[in-house]
Amino acid sequence: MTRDPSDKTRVRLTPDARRAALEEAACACIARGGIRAFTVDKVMAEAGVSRGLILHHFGSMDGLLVAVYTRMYRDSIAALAVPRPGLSPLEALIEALLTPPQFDRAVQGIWLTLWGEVATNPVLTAAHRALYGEYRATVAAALRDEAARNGRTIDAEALAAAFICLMDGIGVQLCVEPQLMTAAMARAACRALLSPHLGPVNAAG
Amino acid sequence: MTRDPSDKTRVRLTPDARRAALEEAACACIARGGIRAFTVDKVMAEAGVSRGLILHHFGSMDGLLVAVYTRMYRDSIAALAVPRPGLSPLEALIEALLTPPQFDRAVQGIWLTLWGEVATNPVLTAAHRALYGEYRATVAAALRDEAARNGRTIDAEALAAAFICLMDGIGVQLCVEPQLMTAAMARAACRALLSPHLGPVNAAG
DNA sequence: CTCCTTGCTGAACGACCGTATAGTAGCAGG
DNA sequence: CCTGCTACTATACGGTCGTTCAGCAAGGAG
Repeated sequence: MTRDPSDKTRVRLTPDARRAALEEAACACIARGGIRAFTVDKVMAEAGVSRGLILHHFGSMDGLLVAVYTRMYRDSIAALAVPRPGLSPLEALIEALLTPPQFDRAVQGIWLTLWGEVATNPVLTAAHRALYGEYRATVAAALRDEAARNGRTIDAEALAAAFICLMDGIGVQLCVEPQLMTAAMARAACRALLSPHLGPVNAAG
Repeated sequence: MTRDPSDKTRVRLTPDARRAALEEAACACIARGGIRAFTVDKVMAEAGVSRGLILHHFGSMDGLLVAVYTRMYRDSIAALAVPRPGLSPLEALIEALLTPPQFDRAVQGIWLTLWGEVATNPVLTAAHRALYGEYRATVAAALRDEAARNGRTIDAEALAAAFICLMDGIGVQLCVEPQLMTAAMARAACRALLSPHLGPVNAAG
């Protein structure tokens, strides 16, 4: 991932490829040291490029941060919608959330950092507004589908909100108490929240 | 809170009073701009003191951050244990979590920032280790008490972990989607998680 | 081959970062 | 009054921050 700093040969990539590489390098920096490690110097060293390149492609560090946030959301929502054999859409969604790469301390640490920025950085707040509804809709749709399968009637929006809270909290715990928050404990918590509304949910894999 | 910068008269406080004032100023800065606003210049301006004073009392910025984290934990745990007339200890704990000053976007934003630092800053990780067990124990004790009142048998430690996850996630949501996360929605989520294990829990105030 | 677009470099800028330190002033004990 | 202690101020330091910009080089078009 990181190039030898003494290697002066230039590698010319397409804008999309270079942007992706810089976003990945930024994620690595954020995972390692939080938002205070999201600096021009550190990202450039991680990606093995020169100072100027970051702002050439993203205009500013805020621009790169928005790109990182968008990338995380896009990857995450796509992973949640992948069908799994033998599992309902909701079960597949839960399974995706509770196994790698989603259920991973580094990835959840990036989310934790980004949420903190969403709360205080207006540029990221604006980006969040545009992305968040899609995530809620994906979860709510899976819950509605599961309720229909089980012949139940639910307030899918409200349950989706509660479920998202629980998953966010599990992510926080995975960051601050990694040895306590096991996947098994997370599954049990999901079951405790959803079963009363949906009937027994197979969240055991 | 902030003194007039042109006021050159010195105000001499006891070390405890000055430390408390600096911790409060630091909280205000963190609430406003996250960990990137936790700087010597900003805290000193917020508190209306000179640069040197912060390091005179706390040794370093990490020292002040640990003091802020400790203060937040102490205040929070104390608030959760306050008895309320007509409510069981668990109900009082939930009520404290879902009403101001705990259920407040600024306060939860400080927590969100501190969790991010716990995940990446070794100094804060060490402080967290020493404090977190007490919080878990407080919640578990309230759950055990409620189960005994209702004649139920529960795994209090596991349920406490799930409950703490949910409350943490509610805090995150309050920060990133303040208009969606109402106290009523939070109460409903708590009820959904706890009632299957404890019987009907009065989390409606 | 030449030309031209553009991905990319690296030096430079002022601002701000955390920390160290010499000196000032408030206040208690005599 | 004087003296000692220490809360407190103010300045200075080297390092890092985000951003700007003039120029270099890679690769397709002609």
